[in-house]
Amino acid sequence: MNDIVKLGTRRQKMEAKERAILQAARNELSQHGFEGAKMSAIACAAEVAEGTVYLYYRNKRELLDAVVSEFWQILTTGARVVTGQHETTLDKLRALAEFHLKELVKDFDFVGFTVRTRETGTLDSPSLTPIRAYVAVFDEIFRQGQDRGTLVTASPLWVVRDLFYGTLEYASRTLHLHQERRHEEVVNHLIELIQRCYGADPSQAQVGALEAIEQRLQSIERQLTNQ
Amino acid sequence: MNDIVKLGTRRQKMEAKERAILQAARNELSQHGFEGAKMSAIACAAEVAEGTVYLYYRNKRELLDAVVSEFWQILTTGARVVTGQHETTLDKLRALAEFHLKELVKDFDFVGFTVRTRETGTLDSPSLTPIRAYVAVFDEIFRQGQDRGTLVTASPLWVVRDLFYGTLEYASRTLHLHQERRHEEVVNHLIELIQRCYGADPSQAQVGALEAIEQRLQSIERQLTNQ
DNA sequence: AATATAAATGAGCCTAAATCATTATTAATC
DNA sequence: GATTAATAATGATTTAGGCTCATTTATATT
Repeated sequence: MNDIVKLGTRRQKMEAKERAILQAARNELSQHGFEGAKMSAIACAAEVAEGTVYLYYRNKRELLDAVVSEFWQILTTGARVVTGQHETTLDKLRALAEFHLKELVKDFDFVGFTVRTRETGTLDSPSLTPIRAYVAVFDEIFRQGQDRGTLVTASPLWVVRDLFYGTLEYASRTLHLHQERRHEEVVNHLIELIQRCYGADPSQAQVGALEAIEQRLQSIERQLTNQ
Repeated sequence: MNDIVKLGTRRQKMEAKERAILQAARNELSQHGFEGAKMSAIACAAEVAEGTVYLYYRNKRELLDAVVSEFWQILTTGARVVTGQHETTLDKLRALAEFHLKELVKDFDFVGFTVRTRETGTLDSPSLTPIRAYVAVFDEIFRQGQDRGTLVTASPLWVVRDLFYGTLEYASRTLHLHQERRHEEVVNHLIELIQRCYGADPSQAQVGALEAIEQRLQSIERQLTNQ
């Protein structure tokens, strides 16, 4: 047998096993929560011995952190795809907001776990990285909007992003609890607000309108004076 | 001995013991987190036997839920006091926002526990009640603003409140992580935004003024043309 | 003082995470 | 293909901490 093939199959087997464990952990986690998730059940579902799990993940926390990380990574990819399908900053923001609410209400459990992860995490804790990557998608759009001149704000970018992201995160919770409430209301409201407060056009338009009026007034005054 | 005095002292002793346990649990929780908190350590700190704790609280979760509930109750009282010191809706909102950020950045750990509590909680879970009571303070102010005509919005009230509260909650997290960031920026930005988007006066006045001016201009222009 | 009732205790039980000596599998060498 | 080395997997065992309950202690009543 070829060395590479041999190594390949071996590595492949291990990778398949790791994926199985991760998948089993994901199911167990979303079904039973953090405390309720049992390592034995995960091992059983992944069809490995309990000790085997510990060859792939140091302990329960690390395994469940990996599950949460994977969740945010998938979310980040999805967010990139969705925003890539739009041109203007506002369209991108709207698409991102809709995507965020849809996904987080669906897989709501993971939001809680994330916050719990944060709980113990410090500024540079590795478990925060995937969430950072997700929030970075928001940042990029805001920055792009600023560069293009679509968005104008006196406040630092993080303040605006915190408003946008924080609103969505909390809304995903209330939407999860009150299932009669509609996503669209949140998204429409938020986008309109962004447009009104940071959109370059409206205020410009007002300023422009005022200037136009000033011109017309002066013209009229001149006419009147000449008479 | 008097019956009442006897009963009183007995009840008082028990109440003191319960307070000691709750206080010990609070310390343990904020020092070691949810998983890290040990019932034995709590019992030890409260100077009771481990079994005694279970006479006052059914289990670990219930005890730590009680700690979190107490935290939100204290927060609610504080919020009421602070907002009571102001007259206008915007002043109340500003004071509330400042209070919220200050308190939650200080006792940050409890936010995480709260979300965890939510995690398992359903719509009517009793552990949600104290947080509801806190959020109700926000609602009241918004409603009052609407009644007074200070705030105007086409969206349902909960959408606006979710924006305000969600922004603050998320901001308290990022402020906790990035300690160089300043509360004031968040509060100023948020209040200005509320004022701009929901404040009855400015936008209405501007739009109204522009329309009025347009009318007068057209009238004058017609007169001039007719001449 | 005797008795009844309520509160407190902590040794021991039980579940579930984590370990590690042993076994099985794969790769390398002759 | 047999032998050896290295790596992966196993599951019985250890460990830790939440929780229970038979027993003891404290308080109230008669």
